[in-house]
Amino acid sequence: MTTFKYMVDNTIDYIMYVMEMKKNNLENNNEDMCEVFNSHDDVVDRVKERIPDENEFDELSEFFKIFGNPTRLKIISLLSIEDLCVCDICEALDLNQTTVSNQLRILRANNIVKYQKEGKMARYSLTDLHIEMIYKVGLEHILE
Amino acid sequence: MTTFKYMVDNTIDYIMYVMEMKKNNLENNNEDMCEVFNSHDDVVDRVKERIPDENEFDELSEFFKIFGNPTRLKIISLLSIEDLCVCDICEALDLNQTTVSNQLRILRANNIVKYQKEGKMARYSLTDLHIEMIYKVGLEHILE
DNA sequence: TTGTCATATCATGATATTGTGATATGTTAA
DNA sequence: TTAACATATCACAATATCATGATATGACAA
Repeated sequence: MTTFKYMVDNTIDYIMYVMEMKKNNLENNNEDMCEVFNSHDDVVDRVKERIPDENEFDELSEFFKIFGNPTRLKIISLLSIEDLCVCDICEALDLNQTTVSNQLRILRANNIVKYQKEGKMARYSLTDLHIEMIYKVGLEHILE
Repeated sequence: MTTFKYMVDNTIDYIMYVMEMKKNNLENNNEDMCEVFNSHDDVVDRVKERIPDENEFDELSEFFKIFGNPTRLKIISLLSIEDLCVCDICEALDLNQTTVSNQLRILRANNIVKYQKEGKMARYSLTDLHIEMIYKVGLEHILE
């Protein structure tokens, strides 16, 4: 539950922060506009300071790459409803076992799902709520 | 501002819903467990009903694929700080113009950035807050 | 006009990712 | 043991994606 609590707090904090930022932006939009947009060097320097470094972009893109495949998304979608074993995933999605197993390996390697052995079965679940959030916000975006 | 308001309401609603769900799950975990996990056909049927259909997974995976490239993520990261023209993006990221322009085309085609012509310049910005949210939650996940 | 600057498009070789058949591992039951 | 089942790994042909050089477009200034 700690991960979940942490996640919620952070997300709400973030939303609040963005709301604040956007509001300020709307208020003093007009006078800032010209000054800011004319000196490109300033803009570039200012913005460069605030972005993460190279490695983090590489890591993050590897992470998002995982969401860029329909089979993996289907698995994520299923696991966001309920924890499932491999054979149930195969059946629910009508996919062959090799395909599912392969994609689960990729999902595991990228810390998106975890699993628990129960006899000869393996029960898979999502690692944490970030995954569910990202999936859900993405879905919200394309349905808009 | 309507998009933003809509987004925030939805996200918070979703977080509340998940909190509720998880809590209920914890409460009657033990008696449900066996019943649910033994009849796999039930599980499969139940879960199949609740997932989106084929096309939506394809569309969603195309959308997420865009986040799976460090150059595009860098651009998204920049634009989450401030709207920028193409040459500023090139300079801030030390990338050649063709690369940036190509990636902007992909971002545009996938409704992730929008732009506004100002003379011979094009000022780019993120389409909406979903993009910022997904980027931010992803970053939070890998930094955990 | 003509030149220059900001940006966009096209074509392409190098590289990465996909689903799947063949096969291996590991667990339970007979 | 042996067989059956659930899952994992390996290898590979088909396909997709990347960054970039060459080139085009379109706006402004001279």
